[in-house]
Amino acid sequence: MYDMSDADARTRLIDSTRELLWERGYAAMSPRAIMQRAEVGQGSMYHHFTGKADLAATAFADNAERTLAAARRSLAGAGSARERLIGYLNRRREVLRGCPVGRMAQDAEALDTPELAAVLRETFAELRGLAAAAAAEGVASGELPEHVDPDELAETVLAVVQGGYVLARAEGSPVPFDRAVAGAVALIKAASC
Amino acid sequence: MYDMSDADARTRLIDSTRELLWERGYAAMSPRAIMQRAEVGQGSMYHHFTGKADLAATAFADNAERTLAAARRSLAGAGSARERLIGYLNRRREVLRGCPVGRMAQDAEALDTPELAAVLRETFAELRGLAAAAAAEGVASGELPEHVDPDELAETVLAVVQGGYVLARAEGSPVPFDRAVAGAVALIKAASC
DNA sequence: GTCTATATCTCGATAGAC
DNA sequence: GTCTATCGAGATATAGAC
Repeated sequence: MYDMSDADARTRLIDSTRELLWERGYAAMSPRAIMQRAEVGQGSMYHHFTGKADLAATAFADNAERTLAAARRSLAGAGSARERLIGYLNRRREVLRGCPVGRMAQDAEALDTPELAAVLRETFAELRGLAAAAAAEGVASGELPEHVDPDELAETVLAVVQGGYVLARAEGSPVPFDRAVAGAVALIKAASC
Repeated sequence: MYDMSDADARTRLIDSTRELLWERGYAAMSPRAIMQRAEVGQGSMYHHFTGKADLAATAFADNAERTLAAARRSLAGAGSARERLIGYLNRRREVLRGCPVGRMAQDAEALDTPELAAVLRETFAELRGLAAAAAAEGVASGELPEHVDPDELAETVLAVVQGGYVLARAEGSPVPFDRAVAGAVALIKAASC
């Protein structure tokens, strides 16, 4: 867990909210739990933020930006386009924690909170764009077969990752995630024959 | 929505809990909401069930069995093995409602409730078995390439579906689901060249 | 089987002192 | 900036009458 001992109250509040949003989601995260984890009193919390929704929006944007940064390193980094897509699939992940972004899509209260829903939509839109650009580049360069639709392949890659998280958490083991990714990589390689 | 008007109290309680588990998950579902939707009083509810966990376990097992029944129709129904896998991917779904089974994997409180976690694990185990059997049959018959690992392909297919739900809900549109599935079907067909 | 009353917590926030 | 007190509402039951 992130060490908050040296940070100021506002930073500790954001960090503990980031963790709780990831672990429990928005609806199941209480201000009380945030304050306890941040070791911050109630007065302090309502001084820095107007309430739970405000704090969650700030923390979720932070989580989303970190997720995007990691994805950019894979999908817009070095290597051929096909290698980057496969690298994104194979990237090391804390599988059993799930995806801090995708998690919110399962939280009805989060989807009903406009600021959270907006961040969710925009984050996946950028992710989709990164993957689609790599796929399009792969088709253009001949690494991927001509008849592949880049947008479809990109969405499939994102879905395998998001679904892998779900299957792994259901099982209590990272094995389903790894198996799903291995299957997707095998299909991509076989399709390029 | 399911019409409960003619059912007895116990049935109405189970049906409204099934819906609420699907819509809101376990942690965010209150006994109060269950009773209101079922049009049943508190005394009745605590007469038929020991509490929220008991009722949720019954209702979730019901949801899981319905999901499995639908999957069996695709994966263990008529047609060639490859057609059945593609048929499972293409099956009509209420995409924006999400998967009533996969939903629970994102709910920390549900995972911490042994009876719910057990149903979740067992349901995906059976789904995995159905998909893997179809994949193995496809490889044996030559419909799918020899080098395909049936367990990996099966897991990828499940992940595309589960991830498709996540992406669709994040976007508020079924389009990402359909695109992810289309990409997966295209890959399976291309790999069989 | 179902009803109403009651109990104890927690939620999410506001108020005002320091 | 942070503290403590307080609030009305809802969560999750239990008790006992009918």
